[in-house]
Amino acid sequence: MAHPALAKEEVVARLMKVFRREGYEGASLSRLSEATGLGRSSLYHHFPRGKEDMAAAVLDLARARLGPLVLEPLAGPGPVRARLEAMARGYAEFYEEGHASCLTELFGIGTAGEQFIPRLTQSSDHLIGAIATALVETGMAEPRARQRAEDALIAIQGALVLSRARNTTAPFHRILAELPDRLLG
Amino acid sequence: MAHPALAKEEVVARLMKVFRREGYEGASLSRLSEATGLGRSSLYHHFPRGKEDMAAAVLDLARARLGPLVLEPLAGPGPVRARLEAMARGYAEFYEEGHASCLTELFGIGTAGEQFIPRLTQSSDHLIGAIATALVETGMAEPRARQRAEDALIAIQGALVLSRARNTTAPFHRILAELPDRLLG
DNA sequence: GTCTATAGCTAGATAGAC
DNA sequence: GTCTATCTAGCTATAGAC
Repeated sequence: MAHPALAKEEVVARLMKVFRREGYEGASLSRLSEATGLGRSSLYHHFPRGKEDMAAAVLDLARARLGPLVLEPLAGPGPVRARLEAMARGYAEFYEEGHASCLTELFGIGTAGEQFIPRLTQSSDHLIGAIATALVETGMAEPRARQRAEDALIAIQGALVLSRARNTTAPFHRILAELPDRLLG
Repeated sequence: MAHPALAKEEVVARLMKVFRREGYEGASLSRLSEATGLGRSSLYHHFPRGKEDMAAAVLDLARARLGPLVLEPLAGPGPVRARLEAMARGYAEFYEEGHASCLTELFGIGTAGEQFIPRLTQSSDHLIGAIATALVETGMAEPRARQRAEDALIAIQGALVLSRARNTTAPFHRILAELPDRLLG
């Protein structure tokens, strides 16, 4: 049959799982093939430049997921504090309650990861912009809002790192719980 | 000649450079051999279990460097604020002014990195303990001191991550500059 | 669009001479 | 302690049938 075994989005979701578990360098075509149920050649049919293209698709999917989980709650109606709390819940879900690594760790490490830096920059731009916009709504001055937004990303990513180093998700959950207060000052 | 071409510490320092540039998975024996000037077999003579042992030696060297750069300034005499400033300078040097990745990113990613988690846990334990001890000296309650110390590590590691994602060391330097004030409240 | 088969290479690791 | 030479396994990637 010439029919797709899986919807492309489902394929990419399965690739994401492998990259999250193994990192970009550690994810081998064998594992990626096994996880998707697609043979090597089928993977190359969908992703002509191989692992590179698969990683790019995974980063695109990550960005797509951050929309409903983080960006939309931030932009949506309601009081700013409630929106920041919704954002924190979105982050918790996106990072699998603190068990996942942040994307920069997975894709931005080493010379092989340099090609993905522009995508990571773009994602952090969007997130910082969205948080800052919400803070400005409360009357906060733009520069301070942007700095606090940057601090939020720093705290989230740092908490993920420490959570892995210490084998507990406690730092991640603590930081998320504190996030609205930290942002609103 | 049966003489060492390089002192072992110099060999490990060169290995560290490669691991910092490529990450654990990305660092190949070819690169490690090239960087040290030692053939594959010589590397296996010094590190019988190969890359695994090299990484362990690099993590030991990192810990040794954190002593004089971070732990000793924290413990040493003088007012606590001055010691925290010295610690921040030590961190800046250790992380090459923000151009290096944090060790958890380099060695803690993926299934291959799991074996190094205990070492990373131990390092973070020491650092949190040392910072908290300094804060307690100022009269701060122990639990708050430990939490602030944890926040400091989170901020430093998060800033390193964001600095790489955004291709600028500005977040890293900003966080270090703010560190004493954040810790002392 | 998927498969089997395999090319071609580089990885990590070892043997044994000096 | 270092070297040259080499092994095996795994890797990414491709060819071509269905």
